[in-house]
Amino acid sequence: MIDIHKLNAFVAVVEESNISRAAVRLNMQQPPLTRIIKNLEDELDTDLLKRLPRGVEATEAGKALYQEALTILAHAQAIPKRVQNISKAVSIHLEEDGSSSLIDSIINEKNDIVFLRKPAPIGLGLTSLHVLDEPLIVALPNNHPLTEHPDAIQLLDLEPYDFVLYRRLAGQDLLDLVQRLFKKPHV
Amino acid sequence: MIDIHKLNAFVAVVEESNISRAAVRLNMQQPPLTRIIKNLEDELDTDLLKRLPRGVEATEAGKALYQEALTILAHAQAIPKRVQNISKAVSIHLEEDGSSSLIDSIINEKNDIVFLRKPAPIGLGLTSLHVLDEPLIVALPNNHPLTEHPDAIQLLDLEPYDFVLYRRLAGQDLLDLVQRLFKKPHV
DNA sequence: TAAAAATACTCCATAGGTATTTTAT
DNA sequence: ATAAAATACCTATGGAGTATTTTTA
Repeated sequence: MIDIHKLNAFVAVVEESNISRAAVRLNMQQPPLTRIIKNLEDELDTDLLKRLPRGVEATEAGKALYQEALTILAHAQAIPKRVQNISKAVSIHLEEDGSSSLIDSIINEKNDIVFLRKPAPIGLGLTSLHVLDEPLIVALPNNHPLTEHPDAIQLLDLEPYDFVLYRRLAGQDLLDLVQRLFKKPHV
Repeated sequence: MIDIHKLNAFVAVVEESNISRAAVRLNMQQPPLTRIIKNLEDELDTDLLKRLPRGVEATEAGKALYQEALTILAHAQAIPKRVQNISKAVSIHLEEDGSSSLIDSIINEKNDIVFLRKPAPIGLGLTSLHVLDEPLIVALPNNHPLTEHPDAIQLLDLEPYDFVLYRRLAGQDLLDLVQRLFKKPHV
């Protein structure tokens, strides 16, 4: 059976049009990469590359394989996040802290989501979404699933995720507010 | 990166709910299969199976991986035919012969398509499609792409494939007929 | 003829096998 | 007590590296 390692190698070769350059990109030497390609050609019983004096060029069959490979590689690369989102996003966790250390906790992947009061020192690699007219925002990584629908986000959407609460609201206990919004928080 | 070999092993384990039985199905021993699963769990940093006294059961994360794996494996398994259909179906070949040896040539994968006159001795593993009101039919393997639209088939659809011509029409040269239908046949 | 691919060899990592122990009800 | 998974240890296949030759416009 075709394996992903070989597909990845083939993609690099097609994109570089040059086995030696592709080898550099893959952090390996040219001869083993040449063998991987030959292996694919043997396995598929088909010429995948035209050998030219200054590199290589995909045949029609090679172009078809290239497209298939891109699809499969995209799927395969998405697997870890998909699987982990299921097993990891199960507990709600309430803590209070200052903005800076809360943002650090996102960067360090200690938490998935934190609540901050505007204006907040959101920086590179982080996205903030408006949640309430209360001075309360959510900071989460750019690639977090919830960033797909930034306008439709509701507090209840956050229930499956760990988050960190930013201080108490002046004159009102935000912990209590969130505990009312989420029926069964694990504080 | 996740590799297909491991995904295939994991699928077998989930479907058998039992590592030992899955090992039999995969023609290998139980310990290396156990290690492959452990490998996946380490790589994904997630428990994929619940260990029970009489076998195993996929966790939620395991079920998610199982679905992803099925998709990827289906793609991967389809690759050889897709690639080969492109590189192999490029020449048209005209020959004349008797029905039996023509059908043998399909079974032996020497030809992709043959023309026969009705009634023809089409048997197991072969499909016949009506092409013309002339006593001329096409015989091709059941899994051939063209069987997907048996009613819409046109002679020109056959141009990309090798085929074998069945005798000459009485009173008319079928070779000439086909040569007129296909602009540039390679006889 | 010059850049890049293919070959010949060597070595090592890791996937797989065998024998045995541990686990869970 | 029993079936199945995990562990320990060994073996071997094949994937990767180095040095060199061959190919192609």
